[in-house]
Amino acid sequence: MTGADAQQPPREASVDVIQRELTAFARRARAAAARVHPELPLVSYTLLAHIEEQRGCRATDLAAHYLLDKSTVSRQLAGLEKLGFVERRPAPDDHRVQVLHPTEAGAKVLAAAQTSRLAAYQERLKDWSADDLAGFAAYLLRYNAEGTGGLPDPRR
Amino acid sequence: MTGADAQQPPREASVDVIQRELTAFARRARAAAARVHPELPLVSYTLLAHIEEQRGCRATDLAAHYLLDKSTVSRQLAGLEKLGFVERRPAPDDHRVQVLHPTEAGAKVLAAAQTSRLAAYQERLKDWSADDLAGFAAYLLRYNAEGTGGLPDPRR
DNA sequence: GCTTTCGGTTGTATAGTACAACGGTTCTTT
DNA sequence: AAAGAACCGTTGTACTATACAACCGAAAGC
Repeated sequence: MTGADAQQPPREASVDVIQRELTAFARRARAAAARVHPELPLVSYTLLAHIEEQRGCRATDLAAHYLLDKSTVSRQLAGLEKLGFVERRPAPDDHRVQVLHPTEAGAKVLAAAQTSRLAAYQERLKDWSADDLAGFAAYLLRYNAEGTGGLPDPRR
Repeated sequence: MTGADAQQPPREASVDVIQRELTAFARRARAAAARVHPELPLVSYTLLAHIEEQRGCRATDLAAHYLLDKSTVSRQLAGLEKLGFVERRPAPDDHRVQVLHPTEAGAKVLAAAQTSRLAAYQERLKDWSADDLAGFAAYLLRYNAEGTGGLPDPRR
């Protein structure tokens, strides 16, 4: 776009764009997600996905991983449980913690949501080359990893 | 799967990462923004910035640009006005519309917020090369541009 | 003129979130 | 072992952001 020379935008401009575009995305993601799956709101979806991936994780793990308050997680889980998508089993060795598991219904709904959500993204990104997709994904990972402020986040 | 370009993650994996990481970001952005500038919440900030850039824009323009409901914009503007950051002047030629202008105070607060917000991002991205910053910004722009679903969006 | 359309506000509802206070559990320290 | 600290989760409260629908006033079309 700017020719072959290193006529790059200055750092400030790039940073500004990143900030703005990420923010714009944030707004849309939720609305879109809500539209696609009114039954499984965005955050619940995310948590449910995590629960399935990390079998037997605890509420505190979720809070730490997503930088959410434990009360938020608690309520999200309450919602998921009410919908019958997760089970909370007390851990035998430590009576404080609850081990989380997706139920049958939860796994099913999650799979459906993942499929259609992925389809939406695929559609949106269909013109991207595999190279660009990989590059974009790598940037995002790097960004978010650094953003955790040095939290070890052992589960990923 | 395809095996042809073996060392690259398959499209699905990249897309999945993008979806997940963008979502993760979305959550954090607001919290971070709220922390940095409790006086000027994220959305208000965004709208105020737009108002300043596009001198004399209308509420409907903002709604269209950010894919927000007009009621949302209306309330945001009410808030900004209450804080003394924007003025709404009735357009002389069309008594339905209000032309929006930042006040002195609004411009000042906006500048301050921009500075510190930018600083936060700069800090976060300080280890990135200018190349990577530009690349990341370009990906985001491309993603969001395609995401508007073909809306012409004449103002950008 | 009457009706439709447009710009904006207000009523109502919901998701998502935080912070603070609390109630049990487990671990540490003396 | 008793006392206290640290930890896990819930609940009360409050606030932002958002949508949808119903509405009002102004402008445009027939």
